[in-house]
Amino acid sequence: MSKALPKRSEDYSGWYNELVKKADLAENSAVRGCMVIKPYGYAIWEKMQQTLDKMFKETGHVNAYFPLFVPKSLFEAEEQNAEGFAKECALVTHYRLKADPDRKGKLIVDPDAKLEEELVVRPTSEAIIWSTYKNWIQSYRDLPLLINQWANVVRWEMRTRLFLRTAEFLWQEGHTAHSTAQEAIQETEKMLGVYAEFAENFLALPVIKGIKTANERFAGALDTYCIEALMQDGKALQAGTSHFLGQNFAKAFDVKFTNKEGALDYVWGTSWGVSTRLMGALIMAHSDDNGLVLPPKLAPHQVVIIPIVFGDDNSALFEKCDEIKKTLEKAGISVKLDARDTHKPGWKFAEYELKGVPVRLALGNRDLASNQIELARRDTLTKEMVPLEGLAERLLALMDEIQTNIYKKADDFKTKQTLKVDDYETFKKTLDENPGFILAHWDGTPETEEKIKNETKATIRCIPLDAPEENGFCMVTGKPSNKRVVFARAY
RNA sequence: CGGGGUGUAGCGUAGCCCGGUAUCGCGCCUGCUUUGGGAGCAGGAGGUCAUCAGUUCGAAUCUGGUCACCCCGACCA
Repeated sequence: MSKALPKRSEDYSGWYNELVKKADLAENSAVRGCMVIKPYGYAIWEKMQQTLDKMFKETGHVNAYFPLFVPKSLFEAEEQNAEGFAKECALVTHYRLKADPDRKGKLIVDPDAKLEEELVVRPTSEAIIWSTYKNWIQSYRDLPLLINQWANVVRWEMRTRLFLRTAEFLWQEGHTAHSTAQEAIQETEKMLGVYAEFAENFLALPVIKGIKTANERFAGALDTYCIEALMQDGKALQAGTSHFLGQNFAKAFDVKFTNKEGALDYVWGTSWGVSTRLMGALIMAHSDDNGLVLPPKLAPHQVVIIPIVFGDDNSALFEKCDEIKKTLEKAGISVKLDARDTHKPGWKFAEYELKGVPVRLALGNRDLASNQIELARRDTLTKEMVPLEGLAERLLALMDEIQTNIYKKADDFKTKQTLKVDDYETFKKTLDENPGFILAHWDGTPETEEKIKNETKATIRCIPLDAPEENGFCMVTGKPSNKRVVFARAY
């Protein structure tokens, strides 16, 4: 069987596409631009969901669910938001089909079933949610309102790629309402912090926290905060956003409350989200030419046990494998035992490597006698014989070690590929020859940003929150600047 | 939506220029031998050649239309 992937160094996007399919994460569907997320891929997404959901609840949020459809009149209420998404909206215009009188067995849209008002399939839910919040909020006592929803959204993208950009994708969107601007800003920053923590501790992905420039801001927000990650090909990927909406949506949907002083005011809002795009980030950040490399905290199976059968009587071997599985599970490790006799060990080794299982254990009859087992690490591709005794403790420690090692590898790469550049020629050359995050001075104008984007395809990923004050000059216009911003070509 | 390309078995392909009912590999099924890094041998199943029309005794092949997908732009999490 030929399951060899293209090499990252030769064809990065080919490598990515093949990896997603061959590792059984997702595939293209019969619907243009929409993917089928397969069980193994979905299991990883479920781990992400569970972890994030817990973090949201620990920070005081609750889940709810709002409709998939947004009446057009509600959708257009917040002008900037509507305009920003208008070009990529799917619409429901009819509610019935009927038999085609001219072609047997075919259906046509029933022209008599045209909706009075078109329904927009949500590209994001601010409109439907804020129209609902109007009824829920009257007093400062009703605030803050801290709600999250897990949902699918549709954005009719021109060009799509599995996980990175699909016409339909899964995400969570938090929508909160507050009585003061300050509290809403705190919420925005708090959730950005949650995302950064999740990315670093679970995805093993170091990120830069920052604020978007006006050009890159979410349509309808006053400020967009983001976390930006660096992929192995030197391109940036926006891994999460958190928006301070000010009173824009409150005004658009007339959401007012009476404050402690008895005065009527508009409420302050935030929204924040991460999507199945994180799957793309996870894949591109860590995987290698042999396949997926999963951090133990998100791997559906942390350990796979492969019995090496030989001869006729392997009952003792299978029993031992079962026993090991139970012991490890008792210690809180997720284990898959692959005792199928339809595939050879070598096939299984390659298969689980492709699927990124962090640790592989191989046990044969000759190991039974010596009370040892072969342990192979996916992240380092190293093998060693270890005693069966104390295996669970060893593996628990090893899970942490692997998680840390994967993070460190990504962090070292990010550090190495984050370069300070002071002149535009070097900037262009760096983008082509040694891509990564580029820290450069910028005069703060949308015009210069646009010019750079048009000439180099690089955008300002963010103005980092922790950027130190530093006097310099814009690399394009020579105008003064007081901090460096992060440039990169991005997904 | 502009420019380019491709549709042949579950997947990847040859054949097309120069018309005669389709090649090879992987996968799948059966049997035997195998099993510590993607097994070997033997046998087998699987195709309206994207689709519609035209030319022709005869079309995967030539002509025209349609559809889908891919790549490069513009758009975007």
